[in-house]
Amino acid sequence: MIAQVIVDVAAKQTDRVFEYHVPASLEVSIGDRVVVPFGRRKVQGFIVGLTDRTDYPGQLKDLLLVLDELAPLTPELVQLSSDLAQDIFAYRISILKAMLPGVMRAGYRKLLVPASERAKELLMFQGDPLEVNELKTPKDLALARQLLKNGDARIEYLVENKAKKKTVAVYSAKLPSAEYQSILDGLRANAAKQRLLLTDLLEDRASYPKKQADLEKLGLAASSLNAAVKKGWLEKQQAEVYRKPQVAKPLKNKRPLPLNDEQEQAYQAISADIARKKSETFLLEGVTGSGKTEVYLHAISKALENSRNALMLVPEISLTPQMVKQVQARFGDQVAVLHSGLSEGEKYDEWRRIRRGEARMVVGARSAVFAPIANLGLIVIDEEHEASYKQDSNPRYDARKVAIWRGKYHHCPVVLGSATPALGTRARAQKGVYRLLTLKKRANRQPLPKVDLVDLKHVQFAGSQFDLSVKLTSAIGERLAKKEQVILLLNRRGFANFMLCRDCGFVLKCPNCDLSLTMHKDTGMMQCHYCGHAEPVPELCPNCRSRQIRFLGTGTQKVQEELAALFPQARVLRMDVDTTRRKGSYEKILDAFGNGKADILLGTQMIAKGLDFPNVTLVGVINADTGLWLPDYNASEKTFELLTQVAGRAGRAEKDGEVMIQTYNPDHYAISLAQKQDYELFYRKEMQMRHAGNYPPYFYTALISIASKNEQNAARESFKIKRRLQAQLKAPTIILGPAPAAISRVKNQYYYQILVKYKREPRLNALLHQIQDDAQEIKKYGLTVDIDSEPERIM
DNA sequence: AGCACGCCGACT
DNA sequence: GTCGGCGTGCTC
Repeated sequence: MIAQVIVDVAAKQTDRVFEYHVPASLEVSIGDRVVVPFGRRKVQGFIVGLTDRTDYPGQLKDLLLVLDELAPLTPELVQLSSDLAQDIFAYRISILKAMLPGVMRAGYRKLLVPASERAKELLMFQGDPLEVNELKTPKDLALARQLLKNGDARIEYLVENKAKKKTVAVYSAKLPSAEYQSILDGLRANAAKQRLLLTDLLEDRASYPKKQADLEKLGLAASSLNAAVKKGWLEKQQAEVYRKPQVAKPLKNKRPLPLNDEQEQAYQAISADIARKKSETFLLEGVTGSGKTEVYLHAISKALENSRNALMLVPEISLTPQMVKQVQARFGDQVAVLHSGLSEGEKYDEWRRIRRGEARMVVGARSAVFAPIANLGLIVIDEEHEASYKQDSNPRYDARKVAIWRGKYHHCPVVLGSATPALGTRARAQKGVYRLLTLKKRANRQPLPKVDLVDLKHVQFAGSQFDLSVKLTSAIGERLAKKEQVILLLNRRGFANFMLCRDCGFVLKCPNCDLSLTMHKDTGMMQCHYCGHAEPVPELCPNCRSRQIRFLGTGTQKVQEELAALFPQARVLRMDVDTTRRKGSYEKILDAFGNGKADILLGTQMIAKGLDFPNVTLVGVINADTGLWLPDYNASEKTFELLTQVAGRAGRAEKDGEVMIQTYNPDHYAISLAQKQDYELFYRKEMQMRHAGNYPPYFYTALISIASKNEQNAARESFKIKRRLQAQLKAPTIILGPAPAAISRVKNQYYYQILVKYKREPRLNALLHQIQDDAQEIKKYGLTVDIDSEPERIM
């Protein structure tokens, strides 16, 4: 038998199958994680095929080891990895690794070990095994070389399996009950512990083999148990246990809520597909509070009733303990949870429960789309518009697309749910590619909060800065006086500084692209990140000749200082990437705020989604425009989305909520329609803009990023790639750039990018693969080429 | 990727 | 002479 293996070496030249002979002593199957010899080394790999003939002219090497008792990859996932590799310009091995929990990534060690009796005596070999890569001093290196040359030492390559199972001691009953009875009868009066154990063995024999921890709870210390083992009453063994993530206090079993007629209709449509095993993608579009979750949960129940399993994806940010508890209350132990809050061991164990078929439902963030769950009857993606469903580093997979692939594979429906669907998703629903289900009514019958726009062009500012209007600060003051809480959002995405005129609201835009220009301090130029257009930083407003121009880029820290000056008595919690970098700090801040330990929560968009604090009655958006003029074609969409989401954060309970959005552009459709919470109108308007600008969903996009330590090299290569594309592609395909990336230098790497917009280019995929292959050649000069199909961000 | 081979200049 | 710098090619 011959195994086809993808080896754990991420490089173009090794991105293919290598074949190995399977020794008779090993039992293998497709999807196995194995150790194979590779050149002089040993590496981990995955079996993606089994065959009995080969075209390889040389001598096949033997497979060395199979690492898991159950192949970690199902045939489905093996197939998926192959299809995906074509699609997203990633090495197959990177995709395979992304599919599995982190602990299944091998660790590699390279050891210097003695090879002769003589060498074993040497001082250097007396301690821990010597890591070759740790040998640093010239003396050590020379000695090692010497030993290797003389055959007194050799190098040993190790593949380390980090996937460890947790075991606990368990004790099983060794003797028949009658015998325990007779021992008990003959026991000394003061042998209390022995009596306790024997009584338990007689009365609760069914509970054996019993965990040590459970016996200790009865009052039996380890010493008593050891003694019992010595006497032959018990046998001690190790048993595997799962590291279960702690759920504080499980909610009481939550009954399904009755559905209203809209919900019922949506549910019926999905449920019919589950029953007849039809693969179809639904878009469930429902205003905030319309009860999408209840529809999901009903549909999941339906799948489970039909003896099929379910997968539900949610944004990492909404995988709060509350949400998990809610799902667990409904579905109990059948649920496995996968998210970044778990330890590596917990993730591995939850994953293993899924792989073994012990969990019938999976809830998780993006990477859970690869959960090895069999027999899927339903896939749900909540908040499907979230950009985080697309991984923004290699492998750049889109969980939504993967979910649809899996839906086809399993012949089951996929439900994409959102109050503000991604434009492309909504457009596909319009075209009938997806089926549109709408929920227009709020299930909780609460009115939507009142949303006020504060036009910053004609307003007084409180304090010394131009961040907080008098109107907003007085509203904050009122809420603080009533001991209610306030959320302040600083919609700052990225770092971009754009030019804004304080007098007329003019924003300096690119003449070719209708996108704002970004200030580059280093070059003193305003640049367009799409087409490369650049012009000097202006001193006067180009529109009204005013001197009152500003370059905006307000930070949360600055606002926090201002708040401290204006409300010295208020307790302000700041939440942004800087304050949440540490693990668990996110939850900590939210808990503190939820428990009333602060009055104001100030944060970036991470506070906009999914939070539910009943005492919050005012949500303020400090500047709605910061995201609006970002040099991204979807800036309006993201702004609308964010404002609509954040508006839903106010007045969650019986208290009335108020939302105040500060903006210089109250008439911009993304802002005025967010105020009205009118998604449908926004959709139509934005589609017109996309049509006019030749952007998605009217065009597909692919972004090619070229990076190099040397700016000239990056630029030169970019132009070469552009010429190559131009030669092969023709209208209506549009090639933009190359232009320096928004952050043109990161870690001393210069970035250039080219955007390809196309409608139909059957040869593009092959061409891009070729461009990437050829980049491997240039890699010597430290040049890398990265391709992102359908990028979420083009900055 | 990472390892070896091979060729060339510069040290004990 | 040998050591080690880096370019080149290969890994079943």
